[in-house]
Amino acid sequence: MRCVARTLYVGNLPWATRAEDLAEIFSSYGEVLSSRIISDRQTGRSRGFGFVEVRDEDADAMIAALNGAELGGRVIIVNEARERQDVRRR
DNA sequence: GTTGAGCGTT
Repeated sequence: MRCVARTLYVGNLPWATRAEDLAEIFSSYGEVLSSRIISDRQTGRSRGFGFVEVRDEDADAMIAALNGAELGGRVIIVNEARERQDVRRR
C-alpha cells in the first residue's frame, strides 16, 4: 500500500515539547496526520526530539518553513525522518 | 529537580 504521508524528524526540541504541540505547529504549514514525541523508555523523560507524519505534498514546504524555526526560545531542526524498518518507497 | 546530540514502539 502506498502511504501518501511522509515522516519528518524534529530535533533540538525543548524538554517541555509535546506531540500535540508539534501537531499544532506543523498544521500551520500543512496537514499533519500524526505526531509523536520520543521519550526515554527507561526514565520516561523526553529525549528532546520527535516525529511528525505529514502529507507528502506538504512535507517539503513544512520542512522549509519549520526547519530552523524557533520553538520555546530554541531553534528546532526539521528533516525527513529515516525509517526504523522496511525499505523506503518513493 | 538534572541533560543537549540524536532518527523512533506500539
